[in-house]
Parts: sequence; structure tokens; C-alpha cells
Amino acid sequence: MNSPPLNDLSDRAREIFRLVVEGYLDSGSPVGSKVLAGGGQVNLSPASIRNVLADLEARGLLAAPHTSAGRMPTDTGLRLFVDAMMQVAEPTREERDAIEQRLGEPGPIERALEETSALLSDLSGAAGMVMVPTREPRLAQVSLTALDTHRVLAVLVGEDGQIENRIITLPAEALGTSLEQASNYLTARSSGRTLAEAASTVEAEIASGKSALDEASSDLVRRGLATWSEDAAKRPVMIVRGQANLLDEAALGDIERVRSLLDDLESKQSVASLLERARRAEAMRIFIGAENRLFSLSGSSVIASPYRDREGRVVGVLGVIGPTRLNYARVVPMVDFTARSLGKRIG
Amino acid sequence: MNSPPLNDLSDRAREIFRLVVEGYLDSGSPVGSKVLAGGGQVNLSPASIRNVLADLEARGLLAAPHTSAGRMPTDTGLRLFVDAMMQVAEPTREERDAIEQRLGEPGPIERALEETSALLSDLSGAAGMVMVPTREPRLAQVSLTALDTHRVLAVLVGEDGQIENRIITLPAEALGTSLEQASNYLTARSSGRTLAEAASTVEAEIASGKSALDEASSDLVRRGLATWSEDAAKRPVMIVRGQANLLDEAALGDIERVRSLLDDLESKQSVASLLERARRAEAMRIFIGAENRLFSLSGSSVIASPYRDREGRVVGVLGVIGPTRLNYARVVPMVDFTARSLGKRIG
DNA sequence: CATTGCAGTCGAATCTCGCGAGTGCCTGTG
DNA sequence: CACAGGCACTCGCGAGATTCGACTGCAATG
Repeated sequence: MNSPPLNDLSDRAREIFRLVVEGYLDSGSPVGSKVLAGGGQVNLSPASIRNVLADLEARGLLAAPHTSAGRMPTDTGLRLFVDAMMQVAEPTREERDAIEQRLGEPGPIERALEETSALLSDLSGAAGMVMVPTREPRLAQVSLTALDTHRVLAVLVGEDGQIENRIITLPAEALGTSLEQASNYLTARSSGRTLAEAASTVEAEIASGKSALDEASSDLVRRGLATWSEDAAKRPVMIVRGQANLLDEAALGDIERVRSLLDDLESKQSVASLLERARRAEAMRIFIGAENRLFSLSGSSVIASPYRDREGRVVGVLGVIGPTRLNYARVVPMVDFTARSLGKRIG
Repeated sequence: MNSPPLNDLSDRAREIFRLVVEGYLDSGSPVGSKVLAGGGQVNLSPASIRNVLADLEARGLLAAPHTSAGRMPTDTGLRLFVDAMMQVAEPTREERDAIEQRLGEPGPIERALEETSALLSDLSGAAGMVMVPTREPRLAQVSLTALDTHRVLAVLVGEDGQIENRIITLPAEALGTSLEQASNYLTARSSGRTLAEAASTVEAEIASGKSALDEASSDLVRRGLATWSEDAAKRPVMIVRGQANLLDEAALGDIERVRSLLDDLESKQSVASLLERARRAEAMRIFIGAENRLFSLSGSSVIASPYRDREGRVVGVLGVIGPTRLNYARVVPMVDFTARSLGKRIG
């Protein structure tokens, strides 16, 4: 991975390179020296431009599919363009309003996520992806109820009103009558904290014998904590919309690739791992073509951005997947803005 | 919709028709008189067979894509074949074992539904669809907990262990201290009944003044019932797997149709309405090609079957969608068996 | 350096043409 | 009558062949 040889590019070479990339992203077909000269953007004869193009090709930034075709950017060329030359424009006022309005519609959270995914698809002309938020909400209340002699239902109420159920199974019929006491104890220790925080606090108290709980209750609480942290690691869900957009005329040549791409989007494994990288980086990530090792994704680009809750914590990832010739300059800020809007929407 | 002219078909015509359809479903290409004669299935010269074929074409059961091609069945021809001539074979012992084993894997219900959808896709070579069960479980227990001064959390525990949460919002701070009393009352009245049944019982008791509840509790319960029945009508969810199978070589000619098909599978509306018909009919339904009005589905067939819980109530629908040249004789019993297996699995 | 001109290359589109599969119809025969 | 044989005809399809156009690279020139 040598650094892109941007520095030793003349201004003219940079300009021509930019024009080639933009022309390719716009038209989808290779662009040659003549159209470049005719575009009025550059005041050089086609022949001079050819020299520059040949140079850029030697550097691995451009490639020609065959001798008598124009040049198109290579993956590394696109990477250079995206990293260093692309001029991103913030979405216009109208666009922003449209996005926020579409996300602002009332309804359950799942609905909003689906809408976001569809929105990303519409905006980009490619497929939209949203990983549903896995957050650790701060707890407001914990209540325990006996289901039968060896099962207890725990209801965890988050500060944001979200509710989750967990079932605690006890081995023997060790169920004391102290459920209410345990509930109160847990509520007191956990309110305003995340599940993980509460768990460690309680665990420490029990261990040091400081807790005001009797034997049976301690056991119950302990088991409950164990169960909860297990459950927390449930597999992530990804909402995909606009897959039909992956079937454009360009993809027609390589049906097999599109098929495995659809399969991947269904099983979610490989694509999710890319999104995961953006989540861990806590910043937008762009994956271009064969840069990612996953075979079926070569030829596709992924733009992924994490989104955050009000406190600034990353709670999920969303993004776009499409052909490498995405209109990065337009899509990148859109994804970014959508991520921020979704963050606001879910609070 | 005139009834298929099956009656006035000679035995020989029927036999030849059957061979044409089976040959077409098998190969995907039109079959002509010569291969029919050569197949050893019919002891007639190609010329004689041609006469029969011409007759069948005149009746609208067969059609030839062009003059010098063989015949292939029309949609109505396929319909006749499926309704009256197809010989369905129960899946073999091995196949049944394989299905039941795949569905029998432990795990949450959603996982099983996804697996079922993937299974249908694999079995049919087309796409699988499963509408998630919308059942009214019998309640085991109801518990109420105060969230704050004007909101109460109700936890409904089903006999099968399923848990649902509902939040009841009270207008003023009319929250009595009688939550526990109300919980017990509700549990007593609802256990072993469905939500709807319990609601009407309680409603009647309150109306007649027979309930042992004070004013505030009655109000609470009443509001709760109203909330619950609203929530029950949530929109159905459909799980689709194996969409990539819809991209076979045959569909290559009409990319646009495949695209809108994928879109339909995403928005779920139109396809779900077909499945809904099978649910209402409480029996397997087969929709062939242009029979269904939805444009994007012309050229596709849908095989849908409801599935039932242990008590025999229809709780959902599943099925397969693919090109009209599905191997109906094989897929139909598979779908049927899968529906029964899933019924067993979800209890 | 930039430009012009020229020769060469290669893919895409078009055309032709023969092959093969299959049909329809007419005619002969048990 | 029912069936089979024969024959002319129709098309779609795939294999070359051909042309066309869009490029490029290179050498010569201002």
C-alpha cells in the first residue's frame, strides 16, 4: 500500500485526472482525450492530453479497458479522488428539509429505520443499509415478577421508555418471597446507569457482603445479571432497501456477481463486517471495489457512516452499497447528513 | 373465465399435452413433435403428433413463440395441468427428514422463520416467503407496573411464554395505589383466554358493576383494553429469502421485470395480498403468471400455503415465488409439507 | 513544450448466410 | 377415418465477414 503519488502530480495532471474521473462517474463509460479537449474545460489539444493520460496510466490511476477505448479510473484512482480531490458539497436546504421530513414521520422506531434505508436508496440510486441501533440504554426501573416456581420475568425499563424482557431460570425451587425487595434493590442500584454499569456495581456489593439482600435474593440477582449480559450480545439486524437498484444495465454482463451480491446482502455477514469497521472507527468509511477482499463485493463500493444518539455515543451504522461508479461527491454528504438526522430522530 | 376444456380432450391429446408441459418444465425450452415422437412415450409419427399439437394450440393451451419452434404451455395450459393432471408425489422419507431436521433446530422463533424461508428457497430453486405468525396467544398472566405518575407498563405473558409489553397512558394523575389489585384481577380474568376474549369479559363485568374494582382501577383497566386492541393490528411482516434465484438466465431478457419484482418483494404489498388470499381460503393456492393482475408478477408463479398452530387455527402463510416454469409437481408437496412442519415447530 | 498529422488497433454494430428445428398441408394407405 | 410419409416453407440462431468509429502512440514540426 504505497501512498498515492499525489504530490508529484502537476496541477495540469491533477485537473485532467479529476475531469476523467468526474466524466466517468457521470457517464459510466471511459472518456478519451478528444471529449476532454472538446469540453472546454482544458485548453489543450487532444494529443497533449494523451501524453498526460499515458502518464496517469503509468502511475496506476487510470486504465483503459482496451486499446482503442478511453481511460477510466482504477480502484486506486478512485481512492485518490475520493480522499484528496473530491469537492463535497453540503446538501442544499431543500434536500436537507426533504430528508428530515421523511425521517420525522411519527411511528415506531423500526418503521423509521426502514424509511431511512429506503431514503438512502432513493438518494443514492443504489441500495440503502441500516444496522439497527444496539444501544445500552440507561435504566429507569427494574421489576421482577414470578412466572412459575422456577422462572422469573424481569422487565427492564429504559430512561427513554424502551422496554425489554428477560427471563431468569432458577435451578431448584429456590424462589424466595422477596421479589419485591429485589426489584426495589435493583431499581435503586441501576437507575440512571447502563446495564453493564449496574451489573458491576451490584456484583461488587454482593461480593463484599454489603448488599442488603438475603441469600436467595442475591442468588437471583446474580443469575439475572449473568443472563442479561449474555442476551445483550444478540446478532445485529440489517435493513436493506432498494436492492433492485443493483440491477442496472452495467451489471448485466456479470449476472453471477450480482447474484452473490444479493446473497451476501441476505446473509448480511460480509457486508455487515464492513459496516462494523465504520462503527469501530466512529467515522465515515468508504470502501472502493476490490479493496475489500470479499469477492462478491469487488466491483461494488460501500459508503458507511455511524450514527450517534444525543449523548454522542455511536449506536449504529448506516450506508449505501452500489457500483464503484457512485456519485461520491453527492452521496457522501447525503449519507453523512442522513446519519446525523437519524441520530436526532432516535434520540 | 371459461372452464378449461378438459372433458372433450381425447386421452391421446391429454397424454401429449402432459408430455409437452413436463418437457417444458424440465428443459425450459419449447418442445416439438419430433422429440415427442422420439421419446418413446408416444407411438405416433411426428406428423400425427403435429395434428394434435395444432388442436391443443387452437384451444389456447399451447403456444409457439415463433413459427419454427416447438410448443410451450400458455398460462391457462399450465393452470389446467396443475389443477387436473399433475401427479404430486409426497416427499420421500429422506426429504421429509431433511426438512424437519432443518426446522427443528432450537432457537428463537424468528430464527426458525428465517430458516424456513431459506429452506423453501433451497427446495424450490426459487425465492421463499414466510409471513410471520399473527396469533392471539392465550394469556397466562398480566402484570401492571407504574412507570411514572401518568404511565403504566403492562406486561402480558402468554401461555407459550411469549411476552409483550404495552404502555398505558393516563390523562391526569389518576393513578390509584391499586395496581397490584388490578394486576391480580386481570390475571384472574384473562388466564387461559385470548386477549380479545379477556377484554370482552372484563368489559362486561365493569359495565354491569360486578367487578370488584374501585373507580380508578376500572378506568385503568378500561384504558388498557382500548390500547391493547389497537396495538394488535400491526402490519404483517414477510421474510423473503433466496431472491438471487430470481435472477436466472431466463429472466435475463427482461431485466426491468425482475427489478420491479424485487421492488415488490421489498414493499411486500402486492405479493402479500396474494398470500393473504391463501390465508383466507385456508388452503394452498397457486397463482400462475398473468393470472394475477399485478404487472410485475406476470411471468412469475406463486405457490402459497397457510400454516396452522396445534389447535388447527391458521396463523400465517408461507410460499414460494419463481418463474412460471416451476417444477410444480415437486414444489407443491414440498411447500405443503413445509407448512405442516412449521406448524408443528411453532406449536 | 505544445501541436499536427498519420498509421494502427481494437471493440461494437451490422450484415449475410447457411443450418437446423419445426410446422402445415397434401397425399397415400390399411 | 385415422395415421403416416413426404415436401415445401418459415424462422431463429450462430458463425464469420465487414465496416465504422473512437481511440492511441509516435514522429515530425512550430
